Amino acid sequence: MRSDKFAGMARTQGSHAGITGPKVREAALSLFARHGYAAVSMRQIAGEVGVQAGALYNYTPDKQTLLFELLKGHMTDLLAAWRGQDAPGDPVAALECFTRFHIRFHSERPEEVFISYMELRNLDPDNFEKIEDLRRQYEGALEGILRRGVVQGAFDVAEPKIVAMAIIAMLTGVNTWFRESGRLSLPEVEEIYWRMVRKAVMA
Amino acid sequence: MRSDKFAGMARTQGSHAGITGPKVREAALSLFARHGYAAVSMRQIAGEVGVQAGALYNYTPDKQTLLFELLKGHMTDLLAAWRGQDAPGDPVAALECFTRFHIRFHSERPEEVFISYMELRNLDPDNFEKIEDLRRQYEGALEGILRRGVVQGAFDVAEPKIVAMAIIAMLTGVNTWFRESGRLSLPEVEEIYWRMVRKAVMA
DNA sequence: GTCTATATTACGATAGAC
DNA sequence: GTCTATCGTAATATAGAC
Repeated sequence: MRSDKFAGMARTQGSHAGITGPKVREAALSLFARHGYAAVSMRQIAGEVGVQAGALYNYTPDKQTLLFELLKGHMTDLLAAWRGQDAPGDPVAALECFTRFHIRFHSERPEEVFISYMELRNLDPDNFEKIEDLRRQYEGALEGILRRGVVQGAFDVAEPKIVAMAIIAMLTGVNTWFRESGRLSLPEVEEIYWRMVRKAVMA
Repeated sequence: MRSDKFAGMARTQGSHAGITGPKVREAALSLFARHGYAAVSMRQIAGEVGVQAGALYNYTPDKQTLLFELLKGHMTDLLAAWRGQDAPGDPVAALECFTRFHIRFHSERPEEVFISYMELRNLDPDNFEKIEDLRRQYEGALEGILRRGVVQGAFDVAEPKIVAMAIIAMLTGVNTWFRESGRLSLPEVEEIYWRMVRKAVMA
């Protein structure tokens, strides 16, 4: 049991355990997405949070770990969310489920998606391998759906791994142009892409 | 008339007009692609070329212009190459031509493609607008093919602009996994993707 | 937990000799 | 055209006071 619920309690001046930590991650996410990991300084992140640069090191051992934790968090959230979908057993229904899920999940997290693409090369080799492993698991989920559809005769796909990568590249591309305030609603976008995906793989 | 053809002529020691310039662009391209614009220093570029950092400023007014020239060169090459294709009038044949051209052209220039994606946000606003304009012209070429196919009844595409972006995202994704030394040849890859594109848009 | 101050290193760009 | 040397600035990370 924590006692944080006593929000009015007196605190040591300038102490904000449990508040600053999330703010650091949010500020880093936003700044990395806008300007790129290498172009953002610890001082800029601290400025956004409202502390001095030295204080950040209470929340991360270094800048590299901050980036890695953001990417790892995004990929584990993605995998957990997909596994929570209880996709249908029928391959066509499962493919529709995956298509709509991918567009929806990614459109809700544009900054995480952006840095998960762009900042891979700024990860240390060890960290890179861990993120790549998570990414491959997600790709494997779509590949599995395609393979089952081929076995059952619903899909005509000679190279399920490559087609899975092609579909994911197409769907993730939504993030480059979609805006909440635009002409099309998200369900309409889902419909356009699901139509293309379905036609592209159906037997 | 230049007299550069007298290749054996004595030169001032350490002077390499016409040689260092291209080497600077090649080194910058390679380093920007591997580590990112912001993470690469002028000293690193100079080291790769084999000169001191100060000498680079004989070939570019600053680092930003070096990036911009690389991206502009890539986009104008791309547009010129597409216009040189003399695409067929028939929309289906033109779409096949575009699909194969895009895969081939991009697979031959992985570093240029990579930085043209990743370093857009490191361009000054003015430079960004110029590159975006070129990119939109290329997208417009595909959109035009789709629109003609719809008019003629060959394609069933409700949103030609969005479908054009989706197709380009899918095709450019080839660069993330294709290797010359891999299991599939480039013509085989073209075939897999053309099959998907064709099925996705045909009426 | 945050601050100030600082150690150490590196950056982009320029000046002037050759 | 390239070099050496340098200006002015800013980077990551740490130390110690409060």
